[in-house]
Formats: sequence, C-alpha cells, structure tokens
Amino acid sequence: MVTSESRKKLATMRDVASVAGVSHQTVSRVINNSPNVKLKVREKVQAAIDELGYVPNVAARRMGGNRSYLILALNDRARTLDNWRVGRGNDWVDQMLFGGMMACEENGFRMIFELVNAENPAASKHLAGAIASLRPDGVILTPPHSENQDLADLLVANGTAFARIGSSGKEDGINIAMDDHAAAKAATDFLHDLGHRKIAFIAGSAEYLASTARLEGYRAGMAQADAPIAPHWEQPGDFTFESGAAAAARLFASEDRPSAIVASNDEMAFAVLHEAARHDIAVPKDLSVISFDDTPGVRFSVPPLTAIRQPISAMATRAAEELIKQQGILPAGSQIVLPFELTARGSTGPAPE
Amino acid sequence: MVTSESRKKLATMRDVASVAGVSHQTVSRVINNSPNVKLKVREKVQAAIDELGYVPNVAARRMGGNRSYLILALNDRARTLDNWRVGRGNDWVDQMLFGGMMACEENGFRMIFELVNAENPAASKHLAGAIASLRPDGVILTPPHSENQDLADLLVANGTAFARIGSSGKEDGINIAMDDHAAAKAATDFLHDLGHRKIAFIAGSAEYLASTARLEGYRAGMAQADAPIAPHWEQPGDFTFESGAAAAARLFASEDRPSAIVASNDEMAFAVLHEAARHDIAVPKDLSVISFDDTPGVRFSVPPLTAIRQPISAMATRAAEELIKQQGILPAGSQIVLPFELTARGSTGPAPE
DNA sequence: GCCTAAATTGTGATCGGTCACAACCTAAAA
DNA sequence: TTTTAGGTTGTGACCGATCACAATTTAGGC
Repeated sequence: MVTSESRKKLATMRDVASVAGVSHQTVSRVINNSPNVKLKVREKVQAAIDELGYVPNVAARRMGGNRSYLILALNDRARTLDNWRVGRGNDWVDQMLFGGMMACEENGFRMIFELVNAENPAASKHLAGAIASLRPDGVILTPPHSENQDLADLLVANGTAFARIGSSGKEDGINIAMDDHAAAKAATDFLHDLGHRKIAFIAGSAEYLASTARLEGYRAGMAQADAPIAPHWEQPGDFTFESGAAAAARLFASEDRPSAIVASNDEMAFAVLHEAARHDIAVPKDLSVISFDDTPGVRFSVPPLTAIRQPISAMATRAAEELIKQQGILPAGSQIVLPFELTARGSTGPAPE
Repeated sequence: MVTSESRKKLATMRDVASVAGVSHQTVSRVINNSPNVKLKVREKVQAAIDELGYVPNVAARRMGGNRSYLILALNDRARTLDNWRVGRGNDWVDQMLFGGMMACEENGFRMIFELVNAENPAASKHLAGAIASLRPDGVILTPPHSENQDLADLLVANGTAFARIGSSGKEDGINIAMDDHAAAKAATDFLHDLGHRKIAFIAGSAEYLASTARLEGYRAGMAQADAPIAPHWEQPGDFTFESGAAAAARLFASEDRPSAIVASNDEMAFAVLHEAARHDIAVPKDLSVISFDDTPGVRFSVPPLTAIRQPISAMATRAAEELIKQQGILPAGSQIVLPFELTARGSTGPAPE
C-alpha cells in the first residue's frame, strides 16, 4: 500500500504573527516594507519570519491585492520554433529570459513566457486568455508582436501595463529599442574609416520599422562621408539566408562592385560570405562584411563576423524594471533608447587599395 | 490630471453561473471536466463561458484547491550566464523552454524558470523559497541540479513531485535521460564503420554520471569491434575548451596517434578542431571528430561537427507530461530513456588508409 | 498637563476559485 | 409502489494574502 504523502504545510502569515506576537496585518506591513512599523516590531517580526522560513504565497497575494508579481513576456512561437528546428538556437529567448529574470528576481517578481504565433489571427485571444488567467502586472512584447497594434489595444483596454521591445515611435506603452539609425550609421562609418567608399546595404523586411531606420542610417553615413551611393547598392532583403544570397549575387554580378557590405542581420551576412566564397572573393581582403544582431553563430563563421549587437538582454531588463517599479510614472508612449555595441571581428578589413 | 485607469474587471465563475442559471460549483465542474454533469447543463454553461469570455483565474484555483497549475524548471544560473556572456547561446534553456511549454500548454499549465547557481550552497534555500512562493505542482531539475541530492531530498520532504533530466540511476523522483552508454557506443560504431580502429576518447567531468556512461559506451564499442585501446587514448576532460585542447595536444603528440576522436561534448570537439588546425592535421582527411550535444554552433565550425544530440526538448516535454498527468502513478525512482540522434556532418570521414 | 494630529497597530471583509457535504433527482431493484 | 443506490446539483466554509477602516499609542503644540 502506498501512502499518498500529503504536501507539507508551510508557514503562513498568521503563523508568523502568532510567533511574533503581533497581528497578521503587521506581518504584511513588514513583508511589504511599509514605512509605518516601529523598528523593534519590525525586528521581532523579521526574526519570526526567519525562524519559520516564511515566504509569502504569491497566489494569495494576488487574490487579496491587485498585484500578481508576474510579468508576462510574449515571444513569437513560429520564429522560435523555426530557429529551434534548424538547430540555430534562439538568441532572443535566451536573452529575454536573462535580462527579464534579473530585473524580476531583484524585485520579487517572476517572469512567465508565452509563445504565441504572430501570424495567427487569434493571437489577441491567446493573449487575452493569458491575462485573464495570470493577471500579470505587466506584459513585454517582443518582435514581431511589438508591431501588432491589436495586442497593444487589448492591453490598453484591459488596463495592463506593457512595454514593447525593439520597436519605437508608438504612442502607447513603454517603448524600448536601440537606435537603429545610429547603429547603421556607425556600421557605415566603421567601414568608411577603414577606407571603404563603395559600401552596399542589404535591407531587412519593410514591416519592421527597424529596417527602414537602418537603411536611413546607412544613407546618412554615406552622405556624411560624401560617398555617392550607386543605385544597385541598396539591395532588398527579408532577413532570410536566401534573400541575402540573392542580394549578394546581384551585387557581385554588377559592374561597380562594392568593397564592403552592410547586412541587416547575421543570417543575410552569412549568405554574403557563402556567396563570396563561391565567387572567389576573399573576405576581408577583397570584401568587408558587417552585420546586425551579433547572434551566437557569428564567431563560428569563416571569417567571424563583425557585427552590431542589439542589447536584447538590457532591453528586457529595462522593460521589466519599468513595468515593475515605474508603473504609471512613465507616460504612455515613452521612448527609451539603449546603446548598441559594435564588435570588430575578421570579416572587416582595410579597403582594397 | 492623469486619471489612473483601473484594471478592467473580468468575468468570474459566479458571473458565468448566473448567466447560465446554475450554481458556481456546476461551472467549476464544467471547467474541470467533471464527469457528473448533464450534457444539457454542460452546454448551457459552456455557452455562458464563451459569451463572457471567461477564463479561470489561476491564483484563485491555487488558493481554493491544492494545485497551482505551475511547473517549475530549475536551470543552472552560472552555466547559463556564462554561455550567454560568451555569446554562445544556451541550448538547454531554449529547448527546455520549448519542450516544457508544449506539454504545459496542452494541459492548461504554465512553466516558470528559475535560475539557480548550482555552486551556491544556498541553492536549496533558493528552491525552498520558490516552492513556498509558487507552490508548483512539479519541479524539473536540469543538470547539474539533477545530481544534487539535497534538492531532491527537499522536494521529497516537501511532498512536491519532481523529475530529473539528463540523470539516471536515482531512486526518487522521475528520471529522464538518454542512454549515454548506447550513444557513446553508437559514436564509436559509426567511426568503426568508416574504417577507423584507432579511436580516442575525451571524457567529461566525473561528477556527471553521463560522463562515465559515455566512457563505458566507448569501451564497449571498441571491445565489440575488437579494437584494442591504447592507454593514452582515454583522455580526461571537463567539458571546457581548454581541457579539450589539452587532451587533443596530448593525443597529437603521442606516438600512436588516433585517426578518430570521440569528444564528450561539442566544446571540447571545437578545441580538437582548433588544435588539429595548429598541427596541420586535416579534418576529416587525417582525423575524424564526433561529439556529444549537437549545440547550434556545430554547423558553423570548420568543418561542421558530426554530433549526437541529446533529446533535451523531448525530455522536457516528457518530464512536464509526467508531472502533470501521471502524478503519483509512476513510482518514485522511475527511469525513462529517450532516444538520441546522430547527425553526420563534415568532421567525420573514412579512415586514412 | 491637556488636546489634537500623526504614527502605529488591530479587526474583519474580501478576492475567486475548490472542497466537503447536504439536498435533490432519477432509475433500477425489491 | 416503495426502497435504494447512484448520478446530479446546490450550499457554505475555506485557502492566505491584502484592503479599508477602526482602535490604540505616541508625539507635538498650547
């Protein structure tokens, strides 16, 4: 006969109260750092808490008050699944997990991930369900959900604070992004400083605001360097390997071949390297390549990619912090810009003289 | 003046009950698929649920009943942090997230990640706090937490169901792993089939049971192939790049140099490739390399690594499923073995004649 | 020393589910 | 027809926090 052992009963707030000889409400005040508690009492209560190893039950806190101590992070399921299937890992999820968790942990919050297919029209319903079920104190939207206004509208209507990551220019929520324009300009400047003047650009999907910002940044860099842009140097792309390869092929086939290429993400940059190898173009001797994202793979390519890193982790931390601490303090539509980072590796070098 | 808009009030079980004209308890029965509800009533209630868009509040469910609909996944913070810092991504977290989430979602559960530093002696306390706070219905331990008996003891004492991943032979909890012995043997067989007879092995840290299992598997493979093992072919290692490089250096410096190497993880295999390049040993012409893990990076190395993949995602799914559905059905100490997968890539080839 | 305002502590209701149990209804057995 | 067992529905207590508010203590000003 197996005796189904029951769950161990843990100390409750009332237990602490009776040990400390105070009311349960006073214990609550100590837990929540309420200012109006005498030092003597606070110490007595704290001693009882330590003695019993008391930790407040988050479900009960949610029931009594109107906070859940939960932050919900919405990630794209399709993208994540896809990356995972290809065995490429998922930088976003990793870094979101980290950055978000750091901030949550420091404030007694938890982070819950929700993977929602962005292409699914029922995404709103999915989010609504998660909110009703968990009642999170804040929601973090990651690309491409950040661009989905339906979700934002739902959150506004529902009265749930939210932050968008990797998106800017929106008029509701808190928006955290890096300066894509400045980053693309920095990439261009970097190449220019190496002596390059014939610099091409492979763009990302137009649905992402970041894509156009990067294109503009590239143009600004070229303008400042007083370097004219040949028409075919601005190649379209959609963040996929294939589109990068096609763009590279077009650039290599052209008359006025660039000596450097700025790719809007790592994957397209990998494609450029691949295509360059096929055309016997040596990197970085004959061609420099620089890209956006700085995903884990960049250090394994041949040569390793010089890349600009989006501060995903820092953005997640900031998002969580804002949602936790500053609720209602930052006005809706606030824009927060975090710095990017350019890491030079083997794929860039001086311009062929 | 900013009017702090309050949180939208959502439908409750009582709301549904009054719309459907039944008691709240009947609604609860419908929600929980209780068998004793008349079809007519069930339909009426379901209609009311749909009409109001009702979703049960998970915190309230936890309060009333003794289930939280939460699964806690314990990952190593140090390892994760480190990986992330090196920009290498974190396969484990990615796949745990996925595999676990799939299973949770299908059963109305949520998964919460907890990052705990395994080297910190307060790990138990950390876990105890998380349990007291969240009261999860199950906990999943990942390496190296899987090997920490203190944690398991705590969970047993506490009456919380748990599953270990990547660990076997334990007498409590549910243990899910791949067959490391068989996998190592398969790797050896694979090389043997390519004509190799001089096969070396670089071991992992001895603290991991998997390490010894892999070593044994290698030996079994060699024995079956009737290939003698030169003493220095069994090299120690600790899963780090440095240890892999040192092991490779020793192997290359030796008289009876192997034509193939089985490395206990990808990182040490990368080190082998690195060291081989330094010694002008061509891979796979002069040396074949095969490794464990099959992390995202393997396809970016030169050449891409032939590797054995641990079914992390599947293990996480299984772990979550067992914790959710089978609670108390599987006896403590159950062992579940999931299949591995060997993917051949460029780092292995026929033995030099 | 007295009165008032502020600081500190305590009381009971409440959140939204589940649980235990009582009440009712139905159909098969006596 | 009556009994009985079982299926079906309803009732009120309860989980463990917080909230609103009442009660008490303390401190400041006269």
